[in-house]
Amino acid sequence: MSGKTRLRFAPSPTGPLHIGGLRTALFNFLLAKKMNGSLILRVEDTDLKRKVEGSQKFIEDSLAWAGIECDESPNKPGKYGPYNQSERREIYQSYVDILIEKGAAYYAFDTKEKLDFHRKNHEKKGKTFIYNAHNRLKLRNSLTLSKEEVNEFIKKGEYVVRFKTPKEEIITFKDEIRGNISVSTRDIDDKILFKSDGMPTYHLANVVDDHLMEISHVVRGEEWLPSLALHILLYRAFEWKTPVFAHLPLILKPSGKGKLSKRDGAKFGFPVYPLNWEEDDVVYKGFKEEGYLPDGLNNYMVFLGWNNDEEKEIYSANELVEKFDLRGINKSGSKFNLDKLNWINSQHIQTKNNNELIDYVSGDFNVDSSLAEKILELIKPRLEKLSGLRKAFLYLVERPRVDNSMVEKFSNESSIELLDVAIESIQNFSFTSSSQIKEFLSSELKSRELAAGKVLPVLRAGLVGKLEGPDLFDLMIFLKKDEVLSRLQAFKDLLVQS
RNA sequence: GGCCCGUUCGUCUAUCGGCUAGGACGCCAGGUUUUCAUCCUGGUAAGAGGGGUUCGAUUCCCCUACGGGCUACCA
Repeated sequence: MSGKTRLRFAPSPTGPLHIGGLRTALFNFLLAKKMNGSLILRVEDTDLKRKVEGSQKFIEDSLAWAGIECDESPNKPGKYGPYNQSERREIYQSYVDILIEKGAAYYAFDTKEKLDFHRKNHEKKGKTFIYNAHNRLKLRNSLTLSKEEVNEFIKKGEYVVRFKTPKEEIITFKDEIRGNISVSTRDIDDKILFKSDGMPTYHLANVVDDHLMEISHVVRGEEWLPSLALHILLYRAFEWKTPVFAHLPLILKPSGKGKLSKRDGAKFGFPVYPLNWEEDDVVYKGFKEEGYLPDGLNNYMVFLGWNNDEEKEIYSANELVEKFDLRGINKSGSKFNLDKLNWINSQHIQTKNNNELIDYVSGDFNVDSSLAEKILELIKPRLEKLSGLRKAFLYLVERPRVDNSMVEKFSNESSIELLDVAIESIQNFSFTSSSQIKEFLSSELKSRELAAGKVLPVLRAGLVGKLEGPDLFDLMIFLKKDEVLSRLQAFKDLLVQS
């Protein structure tokens, strides 16, 4: 043991990484950085049947987008590889053998049907079927069958290896977040460690790899807490030192019940994946494509289940590393809240320099970068997300379709008169800067004893098509005199007609 | 059903026995900006319930309720 701090993120490539997983990765990353340690990406692909094409790449791309850098991974192997568990088959085999030699594990040959029968049967009686000390001697395994029979099964490869859970013992262990937890071995299954397809299950692979890769801190989702007792028992059987454990609370649905899942994105109108994911001709939206900044998303997710005592809530990536610690992690699950994410994202957008945002704008509007920069100047303070920009601010590049409500509101004599005055004034003025227009129009209106508060909304309606948008004078400079006049004229015609 | 974990405003959370329970998002109301957004100020709103322990419980213990997770030759 080098004694170095080493953390790992160990996803399973059974589909796209979702934000719960991304947050787990983030916590590991932050902790690794904070403690000057390493982050290892280990891909837990021991279930060949559930492997989904492209999901490993999706995981890697997602981490890269989020700025979560791994020091060792399948693509960047260190000396602890391979980093795909499917390539470590022989390693697990040898460790299973050790366990069997020690008498800490045994071969089992029960059929799936038989086990299912027992489970159902117990359930009917209101009991739970647990394969362990109280009944393992009544089942088909190397503890009950003759040596010949056992060898026969093994030769045919029709066997699994089960862990021999100690009888009647209270296992006490520590979770950094929750403190001491005790579980009776009476409630622990003789879990399968090695499957008949020659691959290990999670429990074995995980413990072996964490040990071999010298992982010092295991930080993972709360769904693993019930298995921790088994894992502790495994470490004990191997006579290995246990790492520090921390089980993260889960991210829950915004409403209703349960943890956040794949379909919730469509249901609640926000992404659940970092990046777009296509499956069966359906594209599940990603946070990236929906216009969230990695810094914004990370900032939000860190505070979903973690808190320092400070009132400040907006942190840069570097500040997060500096501030993060295990102690501030909460115990209970938290509901995903889009409003808060949007707010945090908007705060991050404001802190970015234009050149960091310009690509989003030019891409969305499909305009060159100099025009994009002007547009950005105009809309930046009101941005929550960096997507759907063209749609939301179409009037910047195209003549707006004026809302009927605007026509109704302003189709009266006084509004038309005001519009007339404005058009006439603007015609006689050369556009230079927004402050000059402001000054000019203001004195113009004053001399005619007209209230600016009355005039400006009419102009806005004419230029934007509705009563929202950027500062009116900035907008005029952006649109330029000819366009301003023609929009106002068109609006006036519309009002006169109706 | 069994086992494990949890429970403070609608949501995310602060409080390590002394609380007029603080902050943020959202919402509402005012203000600044002669327009919009930003921004500023204020308001709204919480300790699941019942027992203990204690001079004193949101904080510690127990029970109940509720929520979450696990209960596969899935991770």
